[in-house]
Parts: sequence; structure tokens; C-alpha cells
Amino acid sequence: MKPTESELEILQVIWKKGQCTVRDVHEELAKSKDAGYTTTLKLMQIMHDKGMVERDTTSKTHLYKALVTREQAQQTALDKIISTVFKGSTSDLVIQALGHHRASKDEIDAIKSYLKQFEKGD
Amino acid sequence: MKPTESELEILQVIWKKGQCTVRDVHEELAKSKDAGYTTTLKLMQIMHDKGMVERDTTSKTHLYKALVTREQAQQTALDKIISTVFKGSTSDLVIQALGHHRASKDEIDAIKSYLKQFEKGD
DNA sequence: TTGCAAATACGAAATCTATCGTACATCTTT
DNA sequence: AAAGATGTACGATAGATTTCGTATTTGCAA
Repeated sequence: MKPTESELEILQVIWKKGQCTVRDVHEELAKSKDAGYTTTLKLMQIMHDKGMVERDTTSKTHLYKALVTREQAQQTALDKIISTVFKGSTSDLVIQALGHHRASKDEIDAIKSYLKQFEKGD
Repeated sequence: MKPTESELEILQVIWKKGQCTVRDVHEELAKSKDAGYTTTLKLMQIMHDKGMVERDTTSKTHLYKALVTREQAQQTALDKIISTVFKGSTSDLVIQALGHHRASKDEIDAIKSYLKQFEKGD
């Protein structure tokens, strides 16, 4: 349910590529991290045991796909930090996010139009 | 730098009360958690070793204060999830947050006025 | 078909986190 | 001043996570 730090790193690669071999993932991670191939392999096997990914073992080289969606992981992550560091306040989070992570004009427009549409629903 | 899960629970209490004894923190945590007093004590000592809190040891019962501010923890947490699950996109995070964590009218107003003020600065 | 390269399987060590028990120190109360 | 209560110090354990080494399997090429 709640991916660990390393599991998230791996999921990121799978989310981006859609479908991955262990080597795909490992080489991507190797750019920023320094761990052995079997480490990545083992982690992906564990993730499979946990049901976070599925794999096609038809051929020798297995193909992994994510079962946890990025949206699910986003939601889990948001829930956690909103409750632990934002006192449960979504608006605090939004304001803090906008304040420090300089959003582009386009992003701000996206948010504003989202807010408009959101208001109508009320 | 990056508080663990338990450390965050403790920081939350200290942030709220401003200054705490171990017992203060422990009794607050006891409401939702079931761990012994010395566990809380040990964690707070570790936090002190890490420089996350300072303490006044003048009297027998030590007084702890946070050295990590809530804002810093919020920023660290945001940075992490924006990069790990939101592809670096702040607006994705904001929209996801607003979409799932039903914000109140007041909160939305707060965000809108923030956006207005934010635009002026551009 | 034999052997090499690349992949998987998996046990085990190394960390890190959280938890607790016990020893020791310090107040308070009588 | 002694006893009990309350506090801190700290080693040790349990569990989770990450890492790696080695054994085994599989496919391909000479």
C-alpha cells in the first residue's frame, strides 16, 4: 500500500516508461544512485510480492508494470503530509506549495480555472 | 534534516505547545498511540542528538523546543513528494490536493486571494 | 552442443527505526 | 534523612528496508 523510498524511485521509472525490465529501471536509477543490479532486482521482486507491480515472465527477461497508479501514490503521499505537517489544512499546503515552488504562469492559470470549475460544483 | 515518522509525531506536539517536557509529549501521543514513556524519551534524545530540538537541562525535568520549524518540515515534505510522485509539477500537486481534500469555502477564498496577490508580484 | 553472457532466485549482512527494560539520578514528602 | 515517585541515560532487541554475493537458470552464438 505505502511504497517505501526505494520503491517510489522504481515506480517513477515504471510510470514514465510504462513497462520495464529490471535493467531498464536499474540503468535509469544508476544515473543518480549507486547501487548494484541485484539490489534493483531484489526490490522489484519484493514489490511484486507485495502486489505493487505485476510482471510478465513469459520470456527470460521479465517485464514489469505498475499496479499502483501514480494518482494513488500521490493521494497517499498527500494524505500523509497534510496530516503530519500541515495540521490537516489543505489550503496551508496549497499556499506553501505555491509560495516556494515558483509556478509558471500556465500552471497558475490551470489552478485558477480549476478553482472556478470547482466552485460551480458547490 | 529529514524527520522520521515518529519524529514528526513528536514535532507536531512541540510545535503546538511551543515548549514541552517529555511527559507533555508522551501524554499527547498516548491519546492515539500505545508506546511506553521511555520510548518517547529515547526518541526525543535521539532528536536532540540530531539537532532537531534543543533542550534546557537546568532542572531535572528537561524542556524541549523545536529547532526545525514547521515551515521547514513542510518545505522538505513538499519538495520530496513533488519530485517523487508529482513529476516536479507544483500545479499537479495543487490540483490533486484540491480535488481530493474537499476544501472549505474559506480555504478556497484564501487560496484565491493568495493567487491574486501572487500575480501582482509578477 | 558447448560455453559464455545475461537474467533470476534467494539467503544473509548491514542499516535504520522504534521499542522497551533496567540502572541510576533527582526531587518531594513525611 | 529515608522512601517513594518521577526523571534521564542507555544498552539491547525486534522489525523493516536496503544492499549485496552467490547459485542457478536461460538463451544465444561460435
